[in-house]
Amino acid sequence: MDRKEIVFTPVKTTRVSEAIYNQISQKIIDGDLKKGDKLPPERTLMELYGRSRPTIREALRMLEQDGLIETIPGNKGSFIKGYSINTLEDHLKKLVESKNMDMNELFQYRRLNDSGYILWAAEKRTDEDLKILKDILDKMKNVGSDILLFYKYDKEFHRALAASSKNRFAILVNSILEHVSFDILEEAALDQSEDYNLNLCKSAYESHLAIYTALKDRNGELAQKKALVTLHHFKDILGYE
Amino acid sequence: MDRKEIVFTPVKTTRVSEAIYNQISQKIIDGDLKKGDKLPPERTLMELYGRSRPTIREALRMLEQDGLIETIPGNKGSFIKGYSINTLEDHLKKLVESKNMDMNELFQYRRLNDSGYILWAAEKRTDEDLKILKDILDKMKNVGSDILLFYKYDKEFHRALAASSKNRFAILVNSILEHVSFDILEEAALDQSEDYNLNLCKSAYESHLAIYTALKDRNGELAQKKALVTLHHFKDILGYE
DNA sequence: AATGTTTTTATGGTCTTACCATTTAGCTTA
DNA sequence: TAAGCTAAATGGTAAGACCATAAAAACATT
Repeated sequence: MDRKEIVFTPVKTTRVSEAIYNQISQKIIDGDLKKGDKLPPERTLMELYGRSRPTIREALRMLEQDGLIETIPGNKGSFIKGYSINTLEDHLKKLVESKNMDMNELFQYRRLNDSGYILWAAEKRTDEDLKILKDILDKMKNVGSDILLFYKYDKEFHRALAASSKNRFAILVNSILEHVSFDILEEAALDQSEDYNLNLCKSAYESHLAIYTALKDRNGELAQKKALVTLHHFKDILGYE
Repeated sequence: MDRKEIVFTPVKTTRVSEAIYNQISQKIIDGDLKKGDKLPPERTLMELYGRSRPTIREALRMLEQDGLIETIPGNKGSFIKGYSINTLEDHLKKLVESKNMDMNELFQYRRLNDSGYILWAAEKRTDEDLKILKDILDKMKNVGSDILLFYKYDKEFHRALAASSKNRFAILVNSILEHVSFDILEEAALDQSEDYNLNLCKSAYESHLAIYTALKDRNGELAQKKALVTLHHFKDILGYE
């Protein structure tokens, strides 16, 4: 009697919902599904995959948890959001919360990251980058003692700086650190007198302008120096280090 | 006729599954649920929350997607994994894949991060850190031309360096960059001749030793300089910049 | 015709019940 | 005692129903 060769095929352990999740997320990564696209309704997916609705929905929850899609009730559906760093930020934020991240570490790292992208920006900045920075500076100049508004522009400024560096890691890290530290800064700022805030905004503006000028001249080292001054302003508020 | 004051209460938009996810993930963050703990079976959770199984399961899939729990079929259950950066790494890896991250950007940023934690390590390193580094160096000395083994120790070395800095952001970023770049390095390394590899390992070892010595003397700037030499070795292999 | 109202429809959110698959544990039997 | 069988626990999936909401369509009113 013939005996076929025994082959020990690996057991398929994947949940159906996981397989569906994989397939759809791959389509998003590959660009087959673009931001704004609408997924078929759950009942249609049900038929397409030949699976039950709970299974389909578990896959959708996984995709949603990744920030890949957003599901809106009512007569809407599930829409592609595309890869965003928001979920990364959320994760890091939770990580920070759960581990009692020290503010000194945060500012120390922010200083490093700032130094990096500012140096690179001096080399890589385009005239258009310069224009964006200038526009933000103009708005920043007229905030008076409105420290919260100043922070808003400060965020914009640093985001634009990071973008000028053309290094996406720096951009990503900047975004994360900004997200993590903003709440804290905002809270601390409100404890200060208006006079103090007015002074802070004024001198911080000067520092930012100095960065801009150095960048214009493509003087990376000078820009770095000026950036460190900028951060000192914020540390003063918080009383760190 | 009396008319009660009309109050426009915000509609509750949260899905039940989302609320359950929030509650459980919070318990994990707070430490009420620790790594290794077992969640109640789905049917029990069903009763505890007074909700249906599909709803419970959607919440579990969300938790699992966050890397917070792991669900094992058979007569097992769902177990707490605790917060890990693995999910962060995975996300970033996908981000990199989907956006065609440039290797120059990666190495540029790695250089920045290395510079940072090495400088800080010179100040913050303990004698114990030093001992760990020395042990790795000893192993590294004897790899011969086994470039893959060398990479393994190189990874360990840099991880130990980052740890010595006591800055958890630097540690995190190091871990991420390492994860993202390792595959690429590994692949490129195998294309070289044994002679080339032998030489590389030897001179790279010297650089690492120099970093160690500088750290021992708490000479941060020197350590930074030596670290840049180290990275140049790797870039040579890949032919970047 | 323009506008406001009602109804229908599409779609997500949830529940119920049932059955299957796998693993562990306990029992049975040689 | 050891091997094998059975039962129980638990996750995985399915099918069908009903509700809630928002958009679209139909209708009514001015």
